Amino acid sequence: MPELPEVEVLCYSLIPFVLNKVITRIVIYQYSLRYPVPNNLEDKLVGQTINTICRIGKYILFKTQKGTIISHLGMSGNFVIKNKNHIIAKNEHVIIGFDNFDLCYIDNRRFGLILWTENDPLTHKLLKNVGIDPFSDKFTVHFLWRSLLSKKTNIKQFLMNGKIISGIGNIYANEILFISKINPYTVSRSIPFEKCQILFNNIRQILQLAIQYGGTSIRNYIDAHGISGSFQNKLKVYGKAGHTCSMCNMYSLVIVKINQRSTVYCPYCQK
DNA sequence: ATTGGAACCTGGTGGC
DNA sequence: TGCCACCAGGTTCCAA
Repeated sequence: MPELPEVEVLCYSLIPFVLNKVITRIVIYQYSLRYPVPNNLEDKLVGQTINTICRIGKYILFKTQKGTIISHLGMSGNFVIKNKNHIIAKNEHVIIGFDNFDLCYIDNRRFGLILWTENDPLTHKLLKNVGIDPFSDKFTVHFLWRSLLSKKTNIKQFLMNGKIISGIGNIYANEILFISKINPYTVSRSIPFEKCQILFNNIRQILQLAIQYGGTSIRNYIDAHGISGSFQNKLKVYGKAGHTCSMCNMYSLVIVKINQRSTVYCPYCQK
């Protein structure tokens, strides 16, 4: 479910529920996520107030006075607000309980994680290598240009490399390359500066638009209010292999695997 | 130092 | 209906 736009929308939708609220209970049904859920979470969190909620790359951080919950949704994770005494869903692994509601972490594939740190979260092993956020002031055309020159991999993998730019996953990498008219196999360092400028603008544009539409909801993604995003209706290539390209109205969109991820593109438009 | 591939999981879908 | 292969919004780890 989660690339930058989905995580951003979820994060934002959680704020009115959990910000400045006191955690009253912790229930862990499944410790085995990408990393084990800390078994002292209850001791650490009950009585604590959530002071800040923020997104770093695809991570969501919940800060309290004593420390920070570091979470990541993996491929299928989600946080959902439920009534107290709700029926426990399958794959509901962790409940962070508040006075009047429960914040539930649900994740069928268990590639996500919930961890706790009492140090500066930015120094945490998982966060210290998170790349530049596309909406940060530090993300500039020149940063992108220098990064492109430093890599010999294909541009698709470059965009999905969260250690360079954080937040772009498979869906948006496909969409960004399509509107930028860049072939996904193109070697990063061979991209000319003019294309780099186009790419730069499109990265922000696509992600911004996806956020405005509430993210992309295929399969099961919903925000904390239970609302689905609608950017799936705006997708031009992802999930559209075999359809006629919307740019040239001539060639069929082709699907290939690049670094084990489905990649859809127009061989005519994306040279 | 880089990079491609396997691994971690569950659940849904389509073909036979 | 059942079984099986394959697919899925991500990331880390290991071997070449």
